[in-house]
Amino acid sequence: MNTKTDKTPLLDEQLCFAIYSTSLAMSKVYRPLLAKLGVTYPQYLVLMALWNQDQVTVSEIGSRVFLDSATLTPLLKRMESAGLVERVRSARDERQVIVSLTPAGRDMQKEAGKIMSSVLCATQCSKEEAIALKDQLVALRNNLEKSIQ
Amino acid sequence: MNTKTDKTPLLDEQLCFAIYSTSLAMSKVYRPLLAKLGVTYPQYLVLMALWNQDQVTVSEIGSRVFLDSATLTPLLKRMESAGLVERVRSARDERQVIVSLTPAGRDMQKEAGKIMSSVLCATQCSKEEAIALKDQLVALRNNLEKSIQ
DNA sequence: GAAAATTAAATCGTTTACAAATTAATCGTT
DNA sequence: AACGATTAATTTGTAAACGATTTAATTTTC
Repeated sequence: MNTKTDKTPLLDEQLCFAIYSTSLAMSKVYRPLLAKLGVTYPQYLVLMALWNQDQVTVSEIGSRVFLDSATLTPLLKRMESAGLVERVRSARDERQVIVSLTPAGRDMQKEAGKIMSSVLCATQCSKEEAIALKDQLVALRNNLEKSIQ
Repeated sequence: MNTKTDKTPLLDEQLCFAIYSTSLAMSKVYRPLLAKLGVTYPQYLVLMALWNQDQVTVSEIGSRVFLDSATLTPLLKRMESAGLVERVRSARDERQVIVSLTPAGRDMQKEAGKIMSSVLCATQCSKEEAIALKDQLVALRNNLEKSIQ
């Protein structure tokens, strides 16, 4: 039995659960939009990272999207099979793999604007509200990253 | 090449990426704390849902944590193997499975308070800031859920 | 009251995440 | 130059997520 005086942590009072469930909801909004392009949300993040600058190592991508090589290696192989990126071992340092966009991967940027506005619409946020919330989350993420070694 | 006049969507400007990466960072903070109890973060969410009220169906848990039976069935089986919950098919309606806490699952609530305060500390947020951010995310999640059918 | 529709879980296949271990290349120190 | 330490990526194993399908039970409709 549960009373108002006990200390049961309520799901709906948890910031962590709000973040977690909102992240899943966001993925569900993106999924059908990205499916038309044949990519998943994490793949789309990698594309965004590469549109900004490509010809970068797996680790460099990892530091941009906060994922490690154990996640990225298979993901990048799938993107390579799909013809979106190229993976070439660096001649200067044979440990590194340099990832670059194919023309198909680069062309997808043209569709990105439409997707972004669809999602902004689904959020029902103004651009200002979205930016303000983003800034708070980035600050929180920075604090959390500090406490992870 | 990237200039200030092009329309490259920048990762660091995206609300969705801020949510996604903060959610992963939050999981990384929780992981070692929950590992001591032998549970994962989604399992911890299910425990929280059940501490509030147990003897509920898989769907009821799903509606509380925003996950479907395809995710929950295997997760609950793992929790059952770990001795945290019991799964019994309902006699009244044989389609349903009623999930309840074992004493071990219920006892874990005692540790939850410590974990919550560790995580709040890692966020570097005051309780008021955490609540305010949570409320904004819940509002966003509600908007996103509306646009998912 | 039998057939059709709906509902609840479970199953299947694919794709993340990530700890831990492995492989291979480079660096640093002597 | 040589060998131990470090680094980059990959591999392995486990656990989510979830669309799509399946199975079985209940409800609705005729």
